[in-house]
Amino acid sequence: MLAAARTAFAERGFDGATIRGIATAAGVDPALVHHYFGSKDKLFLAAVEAPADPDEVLPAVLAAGRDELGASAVRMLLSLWDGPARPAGLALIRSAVSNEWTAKLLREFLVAKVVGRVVGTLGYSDEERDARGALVASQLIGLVMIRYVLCAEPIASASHESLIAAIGPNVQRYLTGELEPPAPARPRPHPPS
Amino acid sequence: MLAAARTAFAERGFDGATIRGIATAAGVDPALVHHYFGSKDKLFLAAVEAPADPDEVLPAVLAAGRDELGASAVRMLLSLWDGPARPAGLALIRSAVSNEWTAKLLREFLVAKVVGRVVGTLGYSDEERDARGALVASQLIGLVMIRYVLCAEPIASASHESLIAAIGPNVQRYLTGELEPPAPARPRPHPPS
DNA sequence: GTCTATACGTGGATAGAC
DNA sequence: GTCTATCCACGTATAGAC
Repeated sequence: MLAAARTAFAERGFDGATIRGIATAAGVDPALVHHYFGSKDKLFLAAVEAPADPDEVLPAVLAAGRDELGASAVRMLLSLWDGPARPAGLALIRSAVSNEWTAKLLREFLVAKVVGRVVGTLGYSDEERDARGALVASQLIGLVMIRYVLCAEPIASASHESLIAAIGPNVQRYLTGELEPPAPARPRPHPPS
Repeated sequence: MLAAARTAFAERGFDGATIRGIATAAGVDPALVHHYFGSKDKLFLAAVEAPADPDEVLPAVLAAGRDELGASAVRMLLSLWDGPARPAGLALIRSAVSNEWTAKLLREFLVAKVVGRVVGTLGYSDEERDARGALVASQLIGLVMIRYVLCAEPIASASHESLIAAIGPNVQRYLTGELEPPAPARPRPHPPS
């Protein structure tokens, strides 16, 4: 049941998936879905929140040394997305793009619970942590978009090792490289005085 | 009319936008839309193909020296997306995520007409050109996702200069840096013989 | 508890009056 | 040419029989 919902949300996004379709895919009656979950929103939350617990995988990422964090993050992302977490991840992304409240869900999950926590171990100021975290997120989401959403070659079929070797160093630069703080706001054109 | 369609597709994606909504936003009758464009598909094509001519902007990107190509690409992307091309871009992305034929549209437009042509000037083999192009695309799409779709701070409000400084070098590495060719296929586990 | 029937809204698309 | 009226399919959600 939840598996069918996850699959449907992953393939068509929140707005595109239908309760009727999910119910028939699961071999049950559409009315049962409402009986169990109450609404489409709650069904989505139940389908997506189950397999997305960062506490289970973050320690493995952080176990890498400071200079291997980038490669470690890419490796974890690939092993999750090429494992059982892909439907939930696709459901989140496909839904977030056209639906405001799922976008908020993804944004907060991603920034606060995942990337922020990884960058948070590096001892930066809050501003720099958020800036570096957003840069890391941009590369990782881009990888997900190309490999799993748009399915553009050769990245869609590339091996984990080759992607880690190609992308890991770039993520590493965002994490620990020297870079001017990506100004949170416009570099004030003319200071107050 | 086309502007209203672009805006609607940009905000809600292909599936989410409605002909009725576009028509009322444009102050015309819904039936007129069908009369002029024939179908929703053709309306979408007309709305996004207009302002998406790569031939107009690519020369400016390529005018940069080989070592400034990364920064130049990021600069052009930002100036397009913070300019009049944003609605068309958002319409393409929002639609491509949940709609197969628009996904194909975006994939081919992006890989063949944009990134591929930039990397194509660098004199790599076809395989390496495609691999580097896909890596570049992953970073650029990720930037678009974070800044314009998810609107995550601080990237959403960051200045062009700071983003070019932060992301340009990473794109540059994908373009001209030393990296093993991201293997187009799985590194053959056991060759034919 | 499970499902049939249905209310109620909203799509895209079309026919035909003016 | 423009728009009213309408067809038909499909969405969420609910009421109520069994």
